[in-house]
Amino acid sequence: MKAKNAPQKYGKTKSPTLEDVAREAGLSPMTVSRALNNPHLVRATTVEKVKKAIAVTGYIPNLLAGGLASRRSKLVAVVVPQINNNMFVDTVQAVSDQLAKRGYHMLLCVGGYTEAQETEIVSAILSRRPDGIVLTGIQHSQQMKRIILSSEIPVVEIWDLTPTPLDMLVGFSHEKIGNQIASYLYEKGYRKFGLIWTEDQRALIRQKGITDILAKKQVNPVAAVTVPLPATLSLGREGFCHLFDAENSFDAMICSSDTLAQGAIIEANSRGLRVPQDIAIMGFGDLDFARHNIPSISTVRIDRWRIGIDAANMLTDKIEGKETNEVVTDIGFELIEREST
Amino acid sequence: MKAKNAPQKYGKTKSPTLEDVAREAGLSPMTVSRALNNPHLVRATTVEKVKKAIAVTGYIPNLLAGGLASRRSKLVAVVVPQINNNMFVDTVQAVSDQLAKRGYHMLLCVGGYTEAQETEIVSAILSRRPDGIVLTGIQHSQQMKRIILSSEIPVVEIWDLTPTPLDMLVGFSHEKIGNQIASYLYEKGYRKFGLIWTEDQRALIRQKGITDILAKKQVNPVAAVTVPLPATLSLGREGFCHLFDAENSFDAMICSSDTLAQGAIIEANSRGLRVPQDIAIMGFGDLDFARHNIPSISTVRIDRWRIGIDAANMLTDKIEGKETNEVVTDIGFELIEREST
DNA sequence: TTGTAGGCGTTATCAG
DNA sequence: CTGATAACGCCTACAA
Repeated sequence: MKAKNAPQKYGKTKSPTLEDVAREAGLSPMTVSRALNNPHLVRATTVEKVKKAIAVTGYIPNLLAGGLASRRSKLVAVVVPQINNNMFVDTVQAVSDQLAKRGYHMLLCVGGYTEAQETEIVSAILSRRPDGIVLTGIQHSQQMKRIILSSEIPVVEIWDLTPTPLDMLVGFSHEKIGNQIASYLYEKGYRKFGLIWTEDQRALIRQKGITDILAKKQVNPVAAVTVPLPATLSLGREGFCHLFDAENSFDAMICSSDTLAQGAIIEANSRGLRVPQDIAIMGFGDLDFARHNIPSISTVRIDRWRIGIDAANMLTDKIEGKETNEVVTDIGFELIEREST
Repeated sequence: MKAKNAPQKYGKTKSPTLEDVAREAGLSPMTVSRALNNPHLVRATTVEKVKKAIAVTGYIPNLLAGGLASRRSKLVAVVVPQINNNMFVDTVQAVSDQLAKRGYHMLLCVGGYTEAQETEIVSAILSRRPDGIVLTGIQHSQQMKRIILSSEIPVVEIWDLTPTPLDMLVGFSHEKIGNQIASYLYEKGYRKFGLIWTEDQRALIRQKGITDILAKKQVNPVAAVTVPLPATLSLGREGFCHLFDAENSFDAMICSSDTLAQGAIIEANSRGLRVPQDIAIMGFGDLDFARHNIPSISTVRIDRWRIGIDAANMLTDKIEGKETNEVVTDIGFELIEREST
């Protein structure tokens, strides 16, 4: 089949286009396009004809073509360091849900924790001409900032706080969280602290928030052990061992996530230590198991879902030209006292 | 600024195009395109010129235009029922990672558990002309099957097994898992079973696998309580209460996920029941905490990561025309005996 | 190895 | 309310 007079030059079976629908409906392609995107500009009976023709032809719009012509892709890119990390998953799902409601799709890019990786990913993303971008964190390379700003695409940074975002932001203060954790535990009478900590940027800021306060109180030096990402229960156990085997005078362990805390508690129990009588253990995130664990885990609650909803809404509002003045949203946090401290 | 003689008719600041790069490099747009996509067809010095011109102009390719012209979007769509469900997250991340390595992006669609929703989502997806699609599960509406097959896009179904997939498949047998769980617990001497179960399709097949075997063994009727999705620790506790308050003669509780099992264990403990001496509890998934929980949780391990890797590879292989004969991959499972049974 | 012509499927614009 | 025309930015096909 050399197909001398085939209608299409390359590609295989062509799927029906607007033109096919138009022919079927006895209208022009432009009218069909309107019936689809701005039905209120088209007579009701015409819209009906179009619907019928679409059913007959099995037409599926081509958003590549549509996006090229209209310069709107109805696509929002989301960059997160990881998703098999209970912290981010809820936010991502919330973004996805909310975007869907607004008629957008989510391009999800899992992007390592390094600036270099992020820059590369953002370039790749921009080649799809998304209408908006959600970035996790506020730490970006200069190059990336330049690229993203010159693209003039709305951006929301999430999960952190700064008075000077790239564009918009919805997050919370890791430093304040650190401060509050330290003050709380100090008030409760704990004096010898160990930290089981992951390495990501934001966790390090919380750590600084803690040590700053404790330094002021002039408590004993704070010992810290670093564990790799993603945080797991096993790493919590290991971290506990590492600290405790070197020095067993701790009266409180602070963990950079509930998962690590749960692991630390298990390890403490298995060593015959009572939590919190012999040693207090604190987490972060208020994941579902924190309140059910025995003992229940003191932690810090973040409204992960709301971050996603707000981010999606801020973005779509801006994309659609609705002027908003709230550029930075601090959703705050809540320290939750439970049995483990 | 009415811009009588503006070069572009609409839109704002235009980002540089292939033509701008070509002008800068003193070449034709086509040569620049080749230098980008098939450098081996272009003289090395020319490629250099192009690179320089790209740096100067700050050019970022437009994949909408490229995809429209070439009929290849370098985009793979993934449909999962939920992601804030520990089961799927690892698989999704694996797909994303592997696709990235192969030069593809992931369009992630979170798609409810119902057939109707899935059909709608798939239509929306197709309008982006993805090069491939990953679908969770094998249960699809007739309409959707028709749409997807006529689109002629490679598809991989995951997390389930059937001899007759839409196209390709990588998963495992939920029925066999059910069978094996039942046989295992029966051999261990348990006779009075309670099920704490979520409602999704695949879990129901596992349930059937269990009850089929137990029916053959003529054990007592199996009581089951249904909990909504997503499974949480709290629901595990509630489920346990529901069953146990109605009837306290159970010697084994089987849960449709480790999370529910963990909740059930907590509730059992809080009622002064010893696990497994007074009651055995079994989970599914082998999530990280299962082996660390006290008591550690007997469960079924699935290689969630591998499902993602394989799915991504099968898809990209087919997209790129590499002939493969493995259309259905059964990655199997492993029943893991721990303290809780 | 490079360039020219034309089309991919849709929408903005403006005229009827 | 509807239609004709010209982009949108890139790539296939073919020619040089």
